[in-house]
Amino acid sequence: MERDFFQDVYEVVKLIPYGRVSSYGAIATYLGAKSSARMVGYAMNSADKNSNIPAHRVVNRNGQLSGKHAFSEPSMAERLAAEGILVENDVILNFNTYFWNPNTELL
DNA sequence: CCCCTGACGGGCG
DNA sequence: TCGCCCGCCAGGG
Repeated sequence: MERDFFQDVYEVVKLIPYGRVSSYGAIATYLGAKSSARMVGYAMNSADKNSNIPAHRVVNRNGQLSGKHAFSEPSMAERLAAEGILVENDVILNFNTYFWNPNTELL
């Protein structure tokens, strides 16, 4: 059955626990499209309109807030800080501590 | 219909 | 270690 890739991305993003973050690449890999990390970012870009998806919990593999420009107040960094995740210079501090990898934490 | 621009990331020199 | 290139592919001009 044909599943819409963007839809699948949204499903996974919704599973990211409060106070944790994931990356575009990890999600793409989990969906079996490891070279389409970019499409995950693209999906987030068109998704943040709907407030149901915690798009602020998705960053790049270095913990950089590459998508901050898509958020209005509160900023992406503020949203993360509200969950206990500190950001400095657009980079998440102690990234690996909060990183949630669907490939290993999800079945 | 062609061209360009990305919320990415691995590979290679 | 650092930077450039390339695959990916949806939307807009």
